[in-house]
Amino acid sequence: MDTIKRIFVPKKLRKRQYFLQSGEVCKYYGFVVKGAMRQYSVDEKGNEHIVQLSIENWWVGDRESFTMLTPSLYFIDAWEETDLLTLTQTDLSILNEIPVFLEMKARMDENHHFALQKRVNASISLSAEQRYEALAQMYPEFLHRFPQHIIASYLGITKETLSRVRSSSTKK
Amino acid sequence: MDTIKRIFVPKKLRKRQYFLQSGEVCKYYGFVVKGAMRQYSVDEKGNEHIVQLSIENWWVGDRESFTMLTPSLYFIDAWEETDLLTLTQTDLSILNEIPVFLEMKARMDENHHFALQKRVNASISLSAEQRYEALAQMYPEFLHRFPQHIIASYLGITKETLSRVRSSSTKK
DNA sequence: CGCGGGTTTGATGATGCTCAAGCCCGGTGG
DNA sequence: CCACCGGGCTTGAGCATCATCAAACCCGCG
Repeated sequence: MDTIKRIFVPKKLRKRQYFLQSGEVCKYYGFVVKGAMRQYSVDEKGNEHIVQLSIENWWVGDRESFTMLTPSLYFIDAWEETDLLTLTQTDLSILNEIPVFLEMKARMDENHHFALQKRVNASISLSAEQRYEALAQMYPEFLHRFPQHIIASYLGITKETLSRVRSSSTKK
Repeated sequence: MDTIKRIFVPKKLRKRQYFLQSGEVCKYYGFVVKGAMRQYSVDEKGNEHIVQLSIENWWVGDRESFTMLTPSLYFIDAWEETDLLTLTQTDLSILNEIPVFLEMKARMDENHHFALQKRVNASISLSAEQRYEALAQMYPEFLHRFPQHIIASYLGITKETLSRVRSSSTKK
């Protein structure tokens, strides 16, 4: 417990402040103590595509860039003012010596894995409306924490389509 | 090495034979020695949606069902005649005692994680044609091992659309 | 009061789906 | 050896879904 406390470095981010920018290597991984963050890619037309939303008790960072030390394809920034606990790759290898931490990490990874799998399945098998319903079911907090244009991007649709989906589904 | 050899149970599947059916708990996880398998969900109209294709040296199984012991949403069957090495959840906990195995597993999980993340990003940010190009780039073997209607389903499009995408992109 | 971010609405158009038909080709049985 | 069959692939016409672009609206805040 002592080692854990010693290793994590607190970090405060203001609204809209970047935690990672595309092209950089992701040197820090963060645990969200308070706040809300988003991870997204930007296409050639400048559109943002949200690949991940993180709120309290979630991890944030580009896992691939972090472990492979490759330049990231993604941007990560704070949507709300956010408190993080951050660590570096070398910090992580220290923590990996602690069995209980390793196990906890494995379980968290597993959960994240399940979530990604479900999202892949949703994206190839469900319509825009069904995907929205599924999100509202699985992560209802998101709908309060993030504006609709972000939710829409997370779902892979435009804000206009989401607006119409919502108005037609409340009618039922 | 001895323990590893003792634990894995070889299994042979014929073409189209099920490894897992929706509603069952996934009791076995498999390593593909030779062959090709697919994992898919089936919607209410009876359409299959491919969430995962596995060939030599890949793992196969529904991770969520396997670890949580919950009924699976997916079917898994052999597309070609396939040789597997299988293990159960209890077998796995034995292997987890072996540090080198644990590390290997962590690395494989990580790679799978990266792949899922990329697929999510592709599904929300790319067109059908771009997704096909990306797949052809990343896993060219798939195009030879699986018929087009399966590739199409993996990409989240219909076989007709894939056919048109291909014919228009070879013209260029 | 006016500004800015977020949301809604409408008209139009592109992308991809559905349904139906025909083709290609390897395999099977007469 | 040929006829037929079935799975996979292609093509076409019409249609549904969703994107785009533009305008207006809403509302909290300086």
